[in-house]
Amino acid sequence: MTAAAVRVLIADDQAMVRGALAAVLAAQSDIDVVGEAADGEQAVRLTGRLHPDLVLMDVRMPVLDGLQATARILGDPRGHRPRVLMLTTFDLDDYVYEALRLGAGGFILKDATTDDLLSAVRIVASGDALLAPSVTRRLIEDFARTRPAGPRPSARLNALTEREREVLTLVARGLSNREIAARLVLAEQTVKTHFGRVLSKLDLRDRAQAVVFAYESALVAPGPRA
Amino acid sequence: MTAAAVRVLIADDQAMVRGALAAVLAAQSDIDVVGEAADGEQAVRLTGRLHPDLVLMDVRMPVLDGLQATARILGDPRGHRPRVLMLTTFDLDDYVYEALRLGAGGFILKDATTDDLLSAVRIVASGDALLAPSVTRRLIEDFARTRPAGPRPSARLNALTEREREVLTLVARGLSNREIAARLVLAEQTVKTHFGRVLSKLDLRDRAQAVVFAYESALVAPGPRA
DNA sequence: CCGGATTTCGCCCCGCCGGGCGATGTGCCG
DNA sequence: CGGCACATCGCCCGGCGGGGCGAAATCCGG
Repeated sequence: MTAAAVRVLIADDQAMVRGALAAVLAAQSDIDVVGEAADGEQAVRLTGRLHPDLVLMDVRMPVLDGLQATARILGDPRGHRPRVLMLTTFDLDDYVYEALRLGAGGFILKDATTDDLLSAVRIVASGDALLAPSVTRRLIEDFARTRPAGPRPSARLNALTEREREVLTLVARGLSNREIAARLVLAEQTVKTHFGRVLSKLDLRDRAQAVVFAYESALVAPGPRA
Repeated sequence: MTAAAVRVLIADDQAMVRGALAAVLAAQSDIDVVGEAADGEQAVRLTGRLHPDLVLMDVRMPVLDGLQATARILGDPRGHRPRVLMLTTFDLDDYVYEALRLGAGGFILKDATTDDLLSAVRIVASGDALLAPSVTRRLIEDFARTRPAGPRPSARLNALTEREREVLTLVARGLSNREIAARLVLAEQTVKTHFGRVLSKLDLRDRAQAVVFAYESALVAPGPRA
């Protein structure tokens, strides 16, 4: 499955670094360096023209920094969306989080070895993600902090029958009993019975608390919606 | 900086796998294999006795699986807390998330190369974290989904006055109008007025939908609360 | 100093919600 | 076959929630 070589665009303001990266990458048979940019604006422009598979993007650059450039590139819905591998000297939290929000596929430090860089390029180009270990660590800590327990409220969720969970899920979407009845093809009274049991089993008072419970127990999760 | 060798405990129910891992790790000068466990219970017991620096833990094991064993080991507040590197054949979401919640430092697939394994052991032992690329990818996606924008505050939230936001926040915690009035030292009618405006401004029908909105707009977030 | 925004509160109305009690049918298990 | 859990629906009712209408008091900016 020797596919075509990965087309890479290098964006770094330091010519020496840029040269070194280009040399290392170009030496690989499965990697083609299709262009180099000295600032974020050039990176955006060249991405639009060369449509590389991956942009190796330094965070700190003049004119337009790596984050803004990434935002422009990945934020354009009609354009070509390459993978972006962020490159930085320090692993500052804000940069990491912002880059991840923007959709960057990876984040590696400049003190990484040549082998690390090459494997990072290949991995990110393939659609997977790669972070520097110390970065991953913070991401995990944050993850663990955000989603503390596992079987905490879930345990109580198991006390519900399938139908009851189904009703609760719809309640958690903001539907009224009548709307739920219509959607499930049931009598409104039946929905009330099911939901009444839900409130009783979970020791909740009203639907507002039920919605809270649904979110807290991850039965439903926040996400981009209308 | 040649510190003492990393003391590793191997936990895997398949003797052959266990042997292979032990052989690979023991061949390294900076790694000592101090023990082997064939199931989760043994892993917990041996960890308490040998206090290794790192436990290489298979997810699927008899008696007590890797997740439960990890929970026991890391959940014990008084005991010794080693790093835990999870090992699995498949990268199932549930396993990953649960392991991360429990505090596992890393997660690698059994199809990783020997070099990957060794670097994973060294990285996790040093306190950093490491995940298989495909796992990292999902973690990032989840992260991006949970924390959508940077300057998040839903535009519509800005249409609310300070007091209205305050009331909405309490509604989103499951409080009734009466309870909110008591907490804010107001008449119940006042709370109804404020909340009525909230529903009107945000084009919502009832408090259930308001709770949904609060979570979706990140006015409140899922997490541990009193 | 006047007008708009905000906060506060009262009264009335009625619809939906939540709870209690009962009933029927179905499938499963010992 | 006799329970048991689950799903389905009905009736009744008290209360909280949501909406309309009005009205003070405060603050702030033009």
